[in-house]
Amino acid sequence: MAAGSNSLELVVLGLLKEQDMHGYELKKRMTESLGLIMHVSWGSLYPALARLEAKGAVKAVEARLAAPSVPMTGSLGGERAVFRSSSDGLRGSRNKKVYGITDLGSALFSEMLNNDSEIDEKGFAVRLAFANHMDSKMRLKMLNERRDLILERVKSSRRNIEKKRFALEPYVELVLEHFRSTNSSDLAWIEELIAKEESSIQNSGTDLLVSQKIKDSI
Amino acid sequence: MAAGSNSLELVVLGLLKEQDMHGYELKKRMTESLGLIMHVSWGSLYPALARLEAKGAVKAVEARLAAPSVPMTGSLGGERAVFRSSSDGLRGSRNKKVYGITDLGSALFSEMLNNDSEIDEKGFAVRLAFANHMDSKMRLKMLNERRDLILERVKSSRRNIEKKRFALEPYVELVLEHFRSTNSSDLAWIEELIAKEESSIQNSGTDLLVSQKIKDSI
DNA sequence: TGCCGATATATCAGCTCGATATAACAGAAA
DNA sequence: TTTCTGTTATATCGAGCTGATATATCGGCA
Repeated sequence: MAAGSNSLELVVLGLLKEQDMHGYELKKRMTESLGLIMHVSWGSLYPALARLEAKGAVKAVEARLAAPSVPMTGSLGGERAVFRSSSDGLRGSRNKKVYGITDLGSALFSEMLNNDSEIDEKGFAVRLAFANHMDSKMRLKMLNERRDLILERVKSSRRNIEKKRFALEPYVELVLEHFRSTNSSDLAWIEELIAKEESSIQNSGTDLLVSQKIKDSI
Repeated sequence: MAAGSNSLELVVLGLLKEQDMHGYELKKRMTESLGLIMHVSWGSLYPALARLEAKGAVKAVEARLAAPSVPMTGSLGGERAVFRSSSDGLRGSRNKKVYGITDLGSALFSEMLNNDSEIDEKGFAVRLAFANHMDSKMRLKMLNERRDLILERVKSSRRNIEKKRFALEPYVELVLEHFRSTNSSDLAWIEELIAKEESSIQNSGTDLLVSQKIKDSI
């Protein structure tokens, strides 16, 4: 019922905030620009869109007529085909269904972005990727929560290992050591971000990374 | 039907190879020693055990009578209670069901460990954690596959970003940069492991990390 | 004695993955 | 022209995972 920490819906809304898109385009965009961060399958993308549509967060809109997908040749047949077999009047050529974000969807996006916590690795990365839609205070809060979580995780692991009621197999120790090292550099990175964020708050309220144009839509 | 890359079953079998355990104990052990690497919930652990039991890879055994869970006080009531309400004769005190690995389970473990590929981050870490049950050649193969996969992923991301048919939001670039850096250190780590493995193969067939005792059970 | 926290198993709805099916269309080849 | 192949596009399925919750049992303690 509650939003939960659904990073997929967050990403979909975040991308639709930039531009109307259909499912295939969304997935392409995700794997192209966020491919290192997350991965999405058809089996979760289309149900997610259906969910968001049912909630009223997105709605089908008329297909954009501008440059469908690198047409190369200028045959204008596409434009005519857009309004072909439209049972609902909104299916474009190739049966495309283009989605746009609604005001409710925008509100939901902000809510998920700002109010979700207890998020995992992927959820954090996704939230941070859209952090230009937060204000400085919120970014700082998120970064601090993440720092504490990693810190606690590493400490807990160290505590458990040092109890050593069992013999660790040699490769387990190898892997753990690497994970600890990864966590350390994650930690250093986050603390760097926190420092930047704090200094940018002190130097008047101007954000370093957020342009004024985007800021007003927070 | 085929094994697929089920890292949970692999871990369960790997841990049961060391010692008979019941579900609760398995989870505790996992979060304590492998907590940084993976996480398991009740909703997946018990069904996994049931699956493995159905396959004949594990089977319920008599509860071990030695030190149930740090008893502290030497009240010997526990031992008597072990054979209490046994509808199947194998339920210990507190309704415990202790599992042991079968020969078939051992074979399945080796099969999953050696034949799975196309595995994700977590799957790789888990496999590596049990790499002392592989031979040098297999370890090398796994490490090489992983290196190629990461390499390809990073290159693919770079290719897609450089096409830049869309403007990346500032924080997305920030996150991507960090992920690339993480991938780089993962890569360096893996190449280090490969180098070690190769040199250990050259220096006669002796493995550096695998003790002779474990080796014979490969 | 009653209460609390740890032990122990189990189940549920909702979500995700990987695979697969289906179809429209574009461009090249035949 | 027709056929063939690859890309675009949506949809669905089984099976597995997660977080939450339910239900007991037992040890220690006041």
